Amino acid sequence: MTEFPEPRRGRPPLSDRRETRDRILDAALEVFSERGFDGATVRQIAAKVGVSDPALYAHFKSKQEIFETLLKQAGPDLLASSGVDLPSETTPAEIAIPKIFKSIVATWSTPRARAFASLVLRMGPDGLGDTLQNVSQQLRPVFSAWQERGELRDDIPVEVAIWQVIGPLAGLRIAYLHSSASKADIAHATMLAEAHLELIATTLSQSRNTK
Amino acid sequence: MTEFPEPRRGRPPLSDRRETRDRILDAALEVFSERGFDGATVRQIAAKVGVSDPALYAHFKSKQEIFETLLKQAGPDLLASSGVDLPSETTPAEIAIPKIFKSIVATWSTPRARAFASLVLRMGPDGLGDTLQNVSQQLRPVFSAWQERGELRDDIPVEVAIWQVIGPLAGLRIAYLHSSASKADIAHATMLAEAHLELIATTLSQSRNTK
Amino acid sequence: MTEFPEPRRGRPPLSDRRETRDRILDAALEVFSERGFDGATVRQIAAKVGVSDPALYAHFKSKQEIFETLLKQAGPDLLASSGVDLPSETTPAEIAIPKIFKSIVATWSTPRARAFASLVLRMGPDGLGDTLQNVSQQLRPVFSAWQERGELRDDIPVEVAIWQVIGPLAGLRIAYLHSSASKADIAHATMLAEAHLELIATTLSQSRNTK
Amino acid sequence: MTEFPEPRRGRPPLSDRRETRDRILDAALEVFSERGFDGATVRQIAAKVGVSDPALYAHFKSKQEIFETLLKQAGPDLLASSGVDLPSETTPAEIAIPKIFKSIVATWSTPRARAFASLVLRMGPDGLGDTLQNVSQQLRPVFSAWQERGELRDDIPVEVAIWQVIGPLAGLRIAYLHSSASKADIAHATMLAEAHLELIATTLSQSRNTK
DNA sequence: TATGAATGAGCCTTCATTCAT
DNA sequence: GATGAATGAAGGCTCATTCAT
Repeated sequence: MTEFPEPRRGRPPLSDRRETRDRILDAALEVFSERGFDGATVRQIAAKVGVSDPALYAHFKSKQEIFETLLKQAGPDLLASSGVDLPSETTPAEIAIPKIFKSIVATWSTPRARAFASLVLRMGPDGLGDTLQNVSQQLRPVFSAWQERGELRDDIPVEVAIWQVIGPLAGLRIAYLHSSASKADIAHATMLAEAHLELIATTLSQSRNTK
Repeated sequence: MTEFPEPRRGRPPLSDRRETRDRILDAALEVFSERGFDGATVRQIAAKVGVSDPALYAHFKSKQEIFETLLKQAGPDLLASSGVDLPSETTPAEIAIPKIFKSIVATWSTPRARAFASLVLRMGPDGLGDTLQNVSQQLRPVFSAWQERGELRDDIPVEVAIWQVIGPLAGLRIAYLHSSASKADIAHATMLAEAHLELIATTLSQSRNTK
Repeated sequence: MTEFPEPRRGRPPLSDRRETRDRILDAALEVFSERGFDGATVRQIAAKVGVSDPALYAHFKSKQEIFETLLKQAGPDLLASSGVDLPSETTPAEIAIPKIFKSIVATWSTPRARAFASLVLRMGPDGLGDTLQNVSQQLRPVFSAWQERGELRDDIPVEVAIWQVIGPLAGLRIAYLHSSASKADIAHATMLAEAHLELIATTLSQSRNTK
Repeated sequence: MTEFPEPRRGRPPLSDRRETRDRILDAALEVFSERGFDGATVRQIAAKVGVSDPALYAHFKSKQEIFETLLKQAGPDLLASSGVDLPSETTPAEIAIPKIFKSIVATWSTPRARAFASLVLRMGPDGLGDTLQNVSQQLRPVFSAWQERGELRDDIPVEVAIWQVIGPLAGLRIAYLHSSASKADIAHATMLAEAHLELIATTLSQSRNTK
């Protein structure tokens, strides 16, 4: 009967600990995005997980910590974490712009991404400004490359060009792609986004000729 | 031995005029926009007004009612109440668009408007969607008139055209023109807005020639 | 134009002061009897009078004082103040008992008396005990006289005899003759009272023969 | 340098057993019966239990619920719950009446029963009327049986007979057997009750002969 | 005398968190 | 790791009362 508890090898089984922790985060994301930090209560989160509220404290130090963990998941770079690949700088702008941003919009449409949007929104305006600034920063090298290669009007500052593309999408995200968006909202937003992207792609690149 | 003037009971002398009710609303706007409805406390509002908290209840039935009164002030038509006149439908689009929207942006830059922006933001996403929808509705007749007169590309649906103009502004408002925006933020936003408007005005109207 | 404000002579006109004061007491009686002292609010009383609440303080020093004034009206001798004449000691018991006590019950049935009953009731048990004790005290000489004249069984202590008569009436008053009693309640109570009085009158006096 | 044992947070050790819930109810009974529902404060109850006031809310949803739980304990059938057995219908009236009702009075004299009496009293008159009506209802079959067996005067309606017995006891209970009754009060009440019962038992049954 | 506006005290309740189990 | 019971802090609101008018 000498069965040694063989030392675990390879991937450990999804321990309950890990599982519960994640379920807490999921529940918290839902609740926080629906009610904001102050409006949410620890009880609501615990209830959604199906445990009593002190249970949360075995996994997180405080409500605050749960919230911050969530934020860390969402950003700092909201783009990357959303699974969107930045375009390689060699793709031509006119093609890349609609393609990439369509993928962004698609990503933003997922329930989880919408929940995060609401979450950040609720935090007040600073979070949003930062997020946009950050995205803008990430896109800058790509747009610069395009401009240098003459695929982008050079009578417009890069920053403006980026905002031209990103601004309406941000508006869309905030207005339509949030946690409580209906299917119709999402469809509407997608439509607007696609129309916008086509138009803006032409506008930004076509002008080369014009000039 | 400074003597603190211990707060008097009864009715205050007629000095502090500037109807307390209004002072409460102002204070509430500040506090709500900074902390959101749940994060704000009646005590904070009262303190900012310089009265004790039960005093608020002589003017409003509840915290909720203060909040709703504020919202009623902000909307339903956020445009009109912000002191922006809709363009007469006879002004040519290419001129009207930058002009009017610049005035909108100017209005949005005022502290009060920025506070309202934060307020609505904090309310969660539904409020925002509604607001935008509403603005869009108000602009529709104007844009339609332009299109009929051939001053606006007719290969774009009105709705998309409106979003083209409004979308980035909305994004701007939310990202930069909020209650805690710095002067730099505001300047930045103004710059982006102006660049955007010029570009978009050209884009939307130039097509007349193209066609 | 020398019209001296002629010094008032005779009965002063029912000044508003006096009138309001009484209306306050009436309103207070109603409210206190329905909700008890703690449950009643100054606002409710003022509202019933049709004035604002600080107005009450022109007539009474405090809520407490209104209440106490009311109590002073009700008793100490609840019997007398209710307009019931004690029987002259010469009336034969067998006739006097039903007659007098019927008149008591009638008096107790008036709305005002019922309101007072509720009032005292709400005050907690001490008020009641005192009231009963007091009534008992007032009746003692009359009953003693009867007993001395041989119109009342002398095998029963006066006190017991008094309780015999008064006890059920007290119960009746408390259970049925209160401020929110329906007409049916009052009728029922009256019926029980009359049956009781007849029976007890016989019992208390007839025994003379028996003995 | 006495060190006050500052109240510990979390769960208390399993010493203080005697289910807190019950201790709350006991404390509440005391406080409510002394001050009435509106006069009592949650703080007072908690203090009497020896816990902080939020602790109550782990056991009851609200002050109201505590109160109602208490009432449910008291009634609906105040007789039965007081541990008094109704007389079997076969016991002769003349013997049963004093016996049973003496036991009722004894029960009513216990501190707990007296507290309940005060409680119901404080609730306003309706509660009392209902209670009496209820007791009356429970006694009806017994009295009817007696009357049918000729042990009770049949020239009196059952209801009146019952009231004859119960009325003075009710009065006694209310006037003397309440939470703040002194020993003397209780003795006095007991004396009156016994005298009353003897007399009434004779009166009600003696008629058999008369008839 | 009456009132609008305000206040201190305090009430019921909720919340995040802690402790013993 | 989870839970029932408890706690300090604080929150929204009501109340009796007061003061200037």
